[in-house]
Amino acid sequence: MKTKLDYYRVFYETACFRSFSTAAQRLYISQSAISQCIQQLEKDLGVQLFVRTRKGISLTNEGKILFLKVESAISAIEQGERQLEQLRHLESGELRIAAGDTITTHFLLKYLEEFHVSYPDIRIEMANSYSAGTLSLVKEGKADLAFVNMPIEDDEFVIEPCLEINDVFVCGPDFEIKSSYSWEDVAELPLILLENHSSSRHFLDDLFAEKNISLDPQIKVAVHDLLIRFASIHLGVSCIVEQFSTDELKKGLIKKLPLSPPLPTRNIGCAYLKNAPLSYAAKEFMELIMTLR
Amino acid sequence: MKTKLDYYRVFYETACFRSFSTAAQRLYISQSAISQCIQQLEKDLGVQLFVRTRKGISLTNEGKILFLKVESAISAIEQGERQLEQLRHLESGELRIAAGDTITTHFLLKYLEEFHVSYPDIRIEMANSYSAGTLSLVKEGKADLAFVNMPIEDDEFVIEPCLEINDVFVCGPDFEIKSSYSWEDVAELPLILLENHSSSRHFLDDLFAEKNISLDPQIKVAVHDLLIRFASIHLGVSCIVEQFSTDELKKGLIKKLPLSPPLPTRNIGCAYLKNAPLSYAAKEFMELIMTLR
DNA sequence: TTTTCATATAAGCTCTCCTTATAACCGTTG
DNA sequence: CAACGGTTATAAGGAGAGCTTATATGAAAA
Repeated sequence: MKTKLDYYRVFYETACFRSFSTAAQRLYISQSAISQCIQQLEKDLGVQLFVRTRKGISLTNEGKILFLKVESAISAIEQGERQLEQLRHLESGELRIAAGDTITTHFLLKYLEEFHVSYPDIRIEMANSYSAGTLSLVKEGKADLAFVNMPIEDDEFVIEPCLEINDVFVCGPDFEIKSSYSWEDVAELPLILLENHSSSRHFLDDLFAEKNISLDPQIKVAVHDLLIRFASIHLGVSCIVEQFSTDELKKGLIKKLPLSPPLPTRNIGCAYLKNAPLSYAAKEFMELIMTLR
Repeated sequence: MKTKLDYYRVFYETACFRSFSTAAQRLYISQSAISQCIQQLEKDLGVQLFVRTRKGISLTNEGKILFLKVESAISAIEQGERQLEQLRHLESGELRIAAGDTITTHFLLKYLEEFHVSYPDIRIEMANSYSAGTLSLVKEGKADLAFVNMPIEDDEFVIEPCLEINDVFVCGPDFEIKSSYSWEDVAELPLILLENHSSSRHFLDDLFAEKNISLDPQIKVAVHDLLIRFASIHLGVSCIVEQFSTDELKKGLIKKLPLSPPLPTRNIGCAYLKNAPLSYAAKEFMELIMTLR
């Protein structure tokens, strides 16, 4: 690079208008400044770029050759700036989310719909994985946000709670419910629980383990919805998330068991890397969740 | 354009080296300057471009998007500068010459050969035309240099004499030559001359017209070489350029008539536009002619 | 001629951008 | 643990690039 890039800006405008004075107006500087710029540029490149003639100026052959390149350079820069502008205004870009099935279905879905209506040009990418997996996806840069069951220990992440959830034990409509169940009572019932590797199951196991109770489910399933279905047809007693089952509870397809003391509340959290800044789309999506919830 | 182009230069180097301090060294400025530049750029664009982390820095997604564009912009500029450099060093470009057949054959040819040996990468373009036509070609920008018979009146051109030439009357070897010919004598001979529109013919006609002598050739030809051939086989007496016929004169294929007074010397000139600067190739070609002649 | 519209030049000032110096932060190492 | 060697950030002040204004110059138009 033999000269200041800014000179090329002046060169470009000047060449476009074939006039020093017009370019000066366009660039909001004096004609003298243009003249000096071009002289400097010509000196730096060792090439005469303009023919100064009575009526304005014109490009020399060398000037024409240079102009083609400068034109495409400036156009590239402008393209770049326009792309960033679009990103900022959410007119392009992508929202990449990592989350498990349950959270996606029962929590994210409505926000995703809302987001897509507001910003139809943002491509949405969903990556399904188990809790631990979602964080990995973010670490690897394959997702911007991960939605996970809290709490999670990882100081590379900021994790903001998005939704309080309550785990409850439920049974089918014909099940005869006692007035109250201790944790030990529940452990004796025929349980339908999630598979061992799910974080909800871990949470539950750990709670009961603290009281030296071990849970031995009769049925293990992989999907939250199946917990509800199986309970509702009296295959046993499920532990489900109350907020994800409001419909079924209201319709009486399943009934809550009065647990005493109830299971502690936990949170769904939104996790993102501490160090990397969030994409505009991701920021806006979090904003939307926090506002609408 | 939202920011100074020079900032992009800094951005580019910084992104290339993924380090403020390395870029600083590379650009021969302080690390602090880089830091400030990038901050200003980020502020101007309203976008974070780098993730500052313990070990150096890395591009954000926005930064990556921008980088692609800036890279191609800078590469375009560098290409342009390289092209100009090549032109300056005569490693590319073209030499466009307009001239008549005679001048080309008898005068330019040896210089063109020489030039092509010295600068094999310069494309040579020859445009053949009559004297007036050559100047038009230059005016229209279709040629850089025109070689013409002088004198010529046109104040748009600079015309530099390149070669003195002498017009002489010649006859075949068997022709009986008197000791001296007056202009009137010559006019009585059976003449072989160029066609009316050639500038050499004009020159001759005008000279004789000044002395109220009109020339009425028996034979008109279009090409200088034919003047020689026809004279040499005794079809008449030709008026030719001595410098273009040295071989034939030396070999005795034709003989000079002693004219008294002799025809005045004239010049072949090299013409180029006053206002437009000459291409490097054209400048060099003129230089070569002036040196070698 | 004079006027008008170009660009070029001169001189001086302003404000951008750089430098120096220092801070803050992190990881490594003695 | 403290010191060091490596980042980048910040503060403050100074240099000079690049601007402005004013004027010159030159060619065409009036």
